[in-house]
Amino acid sequence: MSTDRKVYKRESEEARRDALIVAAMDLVAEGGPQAATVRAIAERAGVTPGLIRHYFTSKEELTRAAFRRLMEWMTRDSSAALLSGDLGPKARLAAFVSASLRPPVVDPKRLGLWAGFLNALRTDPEMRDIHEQGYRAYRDILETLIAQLPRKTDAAQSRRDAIACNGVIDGLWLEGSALPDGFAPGELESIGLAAVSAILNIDLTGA
Amino acid sequence: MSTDRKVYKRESEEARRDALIVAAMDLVAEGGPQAATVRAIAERAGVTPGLIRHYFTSKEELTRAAFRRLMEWMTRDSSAALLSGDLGPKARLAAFVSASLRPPVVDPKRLGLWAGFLNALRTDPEMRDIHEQGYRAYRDILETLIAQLPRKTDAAQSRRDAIACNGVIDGLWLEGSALPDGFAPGELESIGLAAVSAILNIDLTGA
DNA sequence: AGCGCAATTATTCATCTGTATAACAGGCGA
DNA sequence: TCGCCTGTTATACAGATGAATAATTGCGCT
Repeated sequence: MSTDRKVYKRESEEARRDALIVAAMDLVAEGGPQAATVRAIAERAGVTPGLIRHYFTSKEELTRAAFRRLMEWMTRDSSAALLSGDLGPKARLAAFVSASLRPPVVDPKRLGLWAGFLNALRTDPEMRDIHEQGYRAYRDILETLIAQLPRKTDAAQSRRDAIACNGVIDGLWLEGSALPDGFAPGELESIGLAAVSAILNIDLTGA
Repeated sequence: MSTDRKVYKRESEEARRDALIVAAMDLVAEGGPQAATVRAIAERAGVTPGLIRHYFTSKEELTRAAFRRLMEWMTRDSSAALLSGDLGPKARLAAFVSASLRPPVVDPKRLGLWAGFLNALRTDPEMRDIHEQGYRAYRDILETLIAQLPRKTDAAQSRRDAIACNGVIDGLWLEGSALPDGFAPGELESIGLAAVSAILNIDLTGA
């Protein structure tokens, strides 16, 4: 009996790249970078290992693509609510904070994914660029939302406020993702809104 | 010419375990878990790979020892100032917050180290125990410090306050460690104290 | 229907990883 | 000074890993 080859279906380049990226993200999220081997990625994507190098010049490049997508997801999911309605400044900031503190942003797998990529930032300059860009985008949105609030402050205080608010949001995201069963549904959002309100000295809880 | 063996010196068990643990921590911090191979660890510790299995039954156990030490460091460094003097409640909390937001707690290598271990928490139950224990210790200290403040609140609000303060601290720690050049010296501490003050509605900046 | 190209698979390779076992030698006790 | 215990090194091994190359086959085209 001849060892029969795997039957396969030709897919579009986009579909294949996507499947490989998603597979890599899942594996990093679940088991760290060490779990995302070319063979494991290929198996999860339903292809054979060689195909990875057909779409990405190296595994490193696939890793970068996966990290790029994570960064896109983070800002997209946090700012999704902003685009839809024409909310007031307070409601806009409240929506942003709230979205940042509930699934799918708050999610153990996202935290694991983010952590899995973190160490690579020190090594790979291109990864650092991707991170820098994503981080700036997020923080710029937050600073803009804060600046649009009806209250008087100077530029220096504005910067400090943005850093502090960014801090609470990041920290609560961290805790909520690390201890998914440690908080009641909606508790993180509620605490986050209260904290941001206190820091900015403006009531967001009613928005 | 006979290939000459490495000349070596016998060391105490404690010294050797220590050197191996430190070497493992450094490598994880610098290059992630993947960089902490038995050979790399041994080389950095100045010994040969086989010695690792003489002091640890497996590499996994060395990893656990390293993580345990990281957790010890985190709480120790944050709460060091508490033991020394007999400060008032406000000054104690301020010292704790401040210590959590400056080196050596805020440090890119510590963040990388922490991130490098994070994914293992999902896989290894023993690692999860170590983490749970360390996290509880930290948060208990914070809750106690907050509870001792001269102000009136109920238990439910106290919990929310502790979570929020823990959030700011963690978040600012994260940002300061991820972008070591993004903040002026003392800026994080100052912002953290102001934010915690706002959240708890009590002035800590003068303490 | 069938040609031809590129998408996909199969195989191979050099290297690295954790572990196991054997050989050696540093230094303490007599 | 000299055994001898055990800390330490050296060697070996099976499996995994990323990459490279060769072999096939799906399928759009005419």
